[in-house]
Amino acid sequence: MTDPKPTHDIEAVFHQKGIPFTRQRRQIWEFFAGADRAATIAETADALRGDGVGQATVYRTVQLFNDLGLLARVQDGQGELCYIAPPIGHSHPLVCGVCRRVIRFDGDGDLTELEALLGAETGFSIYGHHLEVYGICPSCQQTRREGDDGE
Amino acid sequence: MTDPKPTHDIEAVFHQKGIPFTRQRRQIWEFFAGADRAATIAETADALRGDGVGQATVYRTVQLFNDLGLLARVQDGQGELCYIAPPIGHSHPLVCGVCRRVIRFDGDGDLTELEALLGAETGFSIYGHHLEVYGICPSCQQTRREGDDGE
DNA sequence: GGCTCAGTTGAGAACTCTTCTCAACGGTGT
DNA sequence: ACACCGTTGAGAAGAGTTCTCAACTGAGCC
Ligand SMILES: [Mn+2]
Ligand SMILES: [Mn+2]
Ligand SMILES: [Zn+2]
Ligand SMILES: [Zn+2]
Repeated sequence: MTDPKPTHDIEAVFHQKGIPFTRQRRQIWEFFAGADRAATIAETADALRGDGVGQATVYRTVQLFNDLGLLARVQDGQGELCYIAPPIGHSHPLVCGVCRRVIRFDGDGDLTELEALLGAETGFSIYGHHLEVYGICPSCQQTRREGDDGE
Repeated sequence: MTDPKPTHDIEAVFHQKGIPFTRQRRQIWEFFAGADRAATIAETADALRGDGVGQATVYRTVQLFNDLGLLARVQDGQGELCYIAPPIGHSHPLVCGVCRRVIRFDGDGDLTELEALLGAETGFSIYGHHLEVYGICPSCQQTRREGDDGE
């Protein structure tokens, strides 16, 4: 049930929309696709600074990807806004509150039913939801335990 | 099921923790408690500027309230970070994507079960979740329909 | 009430984050 | 290869957020 395959054929998406797929866009995409944890825009810009990707481009591109539905926003344990790669299909993130490692899962506790109920009770026309689950990943639990020398 | 009573006795909370409850803190609290929609920090600062509340204080206080669990963060339709008053007990927000009106509800599709499953599958130690449901409120649906003169 | 003191406040400066500008550049289709 | 048009990046500009520190104020106690 966890980690639905995260492989968008991004190049095809761009081509199909007639948007140029540049070297910078590829590099930014690879940064996210190759990461197993959420990153802020600033972190992304830092990581790619040496590789000939300007920060204005990183800001523009992350927003573009997000608008195209190729990236998803999540909040980390400190409320910082981060992005993660391909939430292909319907999925939600399980985020490590310490290191931001993300595991995607599909399936939620049948929110469709809840949404129908809410819509009926409130008159709102429901169009979506946002679910994030927070936890501490195994390796951060480990680290935490080791640091626990009677503190 | 919707709108669990939102009345924290905030003064008691402060007193009990030995933190001074100032005029400014009261005003900021009343701003949120009296609102039926989410507000950004900047909006809050603007609203209270005339009433002798400095913006530094608004930033500090919203963060303080949030840390004390007296306010909850939500994202609006544009991804802007907003805050809403007393999510007393366990509840989640239904947010209007247009005007940010918020209705709180308790009950989620039994995420406890989902969390147990996720914890078992991934080894994460789950400590919480964040659920927001998005919709268009009745009055914004109305407005939208009126503006729909063949556009 | 009045006293004391630690915690709070606010104007403005400083700092950080994000967007803009515009000339050079580089995908894309032919 | 060529031309076209969207993209890029350095630096500046603009927002948004935090900091500084002297003046102030809530809270506990006579
Ligand atoms: Mn879902
Ligand atoms: Mn819940
Ligand atoms: Zn971790
Ligand atoms: Zn609305």
